[in-house]
Amino acid sequence: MVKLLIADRDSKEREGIKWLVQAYPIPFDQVELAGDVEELIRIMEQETPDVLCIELDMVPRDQWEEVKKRIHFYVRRVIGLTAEATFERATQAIELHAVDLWVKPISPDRIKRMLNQTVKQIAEEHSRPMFAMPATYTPISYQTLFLDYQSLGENRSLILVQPEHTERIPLLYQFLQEYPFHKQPELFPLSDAVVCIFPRVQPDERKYFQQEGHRLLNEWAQRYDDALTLVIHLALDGSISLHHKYVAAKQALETRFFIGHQQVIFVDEYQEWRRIDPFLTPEEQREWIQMLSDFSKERIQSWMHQQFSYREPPFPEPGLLRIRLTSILAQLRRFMQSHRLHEEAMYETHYHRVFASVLYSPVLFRIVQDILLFIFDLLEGAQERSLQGSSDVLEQAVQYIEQHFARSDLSLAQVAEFVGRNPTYLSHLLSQKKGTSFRELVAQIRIGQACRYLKETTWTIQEIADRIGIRNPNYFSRLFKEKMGCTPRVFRDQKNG
DNA sequence: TATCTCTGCATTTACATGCG
DNA sequence: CGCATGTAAATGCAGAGATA
Repeated sequence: MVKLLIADRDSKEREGIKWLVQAYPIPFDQVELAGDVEELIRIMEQETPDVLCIELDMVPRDQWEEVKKRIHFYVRRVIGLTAEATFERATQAIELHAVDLWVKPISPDRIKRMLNQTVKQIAEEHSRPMFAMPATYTPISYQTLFLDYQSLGENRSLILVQPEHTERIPLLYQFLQEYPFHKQPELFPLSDAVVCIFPRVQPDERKYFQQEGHRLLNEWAQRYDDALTLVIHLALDGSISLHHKYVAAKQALETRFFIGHQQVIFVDEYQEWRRIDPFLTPEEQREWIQMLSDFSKERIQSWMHQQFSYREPPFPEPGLLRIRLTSILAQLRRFMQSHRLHEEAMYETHYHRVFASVLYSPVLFRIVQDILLFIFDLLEGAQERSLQGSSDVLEQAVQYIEQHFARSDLSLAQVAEFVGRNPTYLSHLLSQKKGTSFRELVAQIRIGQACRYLKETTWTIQEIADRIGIRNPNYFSRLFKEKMGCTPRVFRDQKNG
């Protein structure tokens, strides 16, 4: 199936060549005609003609680059046509890699000869195996990709191409099959990516793939309005097996978590992950409680951006980072509960959506964005609720206590004032609804925090007493023993011993 | 020996509770 | 929701034991 497209503004000229092709035995299976640039582009995209005869004068200067790019992409052979035998036209023909330039009026003989020759060449290309490899290469297959066969991947570069949406793999595969690489790769479609294996390029391999990679990204983005990520493993060291290249590429692909889609990643520039402590420290937890109860969008936003913008490798391990993000979600969950937002389906669904994003989204800044939007949503919802006066007094009180337990002068009166109730009434509520008195509650929270300090710090018992809001260290010891069954010292020794 | 930790006891004060 | 009142918590001081 060989297709010809004739693009000429003059309809007589178009019809004339078409007639010639059909009247003489020039073996085109299909002949299309285009009268202007729009039509030319549309037919190229739909039909991907093998041969294009194009009147160079029809393309306006400002569209030339655009048209040229598409011709390179869709068409295998170009023949230029022009009424004016100028230097500019000749240059254009060269830019298109035209096999011939016809100056009007054109002799039918030349047309026949040139078209015949071109069709013959194309037929030969077709009859050869699609990706003919030099005989020196050992045939490669899925086995060499997935199993560690020695010496099979030598001299080959590997590109792992992953689209943003995996359902586009078949489309991507087809795209890559038709894509005009300078050197044709062998293609291995996988469930979430396509692996391209290239013969070795010399001398400047990195630069070559850099250019080829960006060209590929742009073409795909332009055609399908979608982003790809490319991971390139250069041939470089001939001792690395194809399998290892593939595994390394998969690992380097994770870098996308930090730098986003539409990127070309070189495996040899990839660095090991940095280990981080994924959990929020008690101070950070308190900071979150504070920011949320202050409804401070600005502080939350800058906290998130400061915490989660990584520009330079080494990047922290994505898995640990996800855990850290879920710790933040836990704070949000509490906030939802204390403002009764979890009772509303809307917030509940949103919460689960964000949770899924934290677990599975391939790009960090999207997760951060999702979380921030969710927080803003929650803050607005909570504000609305508190205006309606429906937020839970008790939860508010508990939160207030959790934030201020470190102050030794924390009193029932302060908390009552904060939630806008009479101290006596609040005391009532606490013992009725929570089954515990104000003093008891504060003590629980303080001792809980003390346990953490005893385990995690080397602070003296006096200092800890002070930090949890108990001025008298003697009393702290006694209280601790009463609640925990042993004195603070013994507790610390047991945990650290 | 100085410092830290824990216990006992007296005193003050903040809280829990019953009732209007 | 708030007042009055008995009660329990918190404090301060003294001193003993543990630890470096």
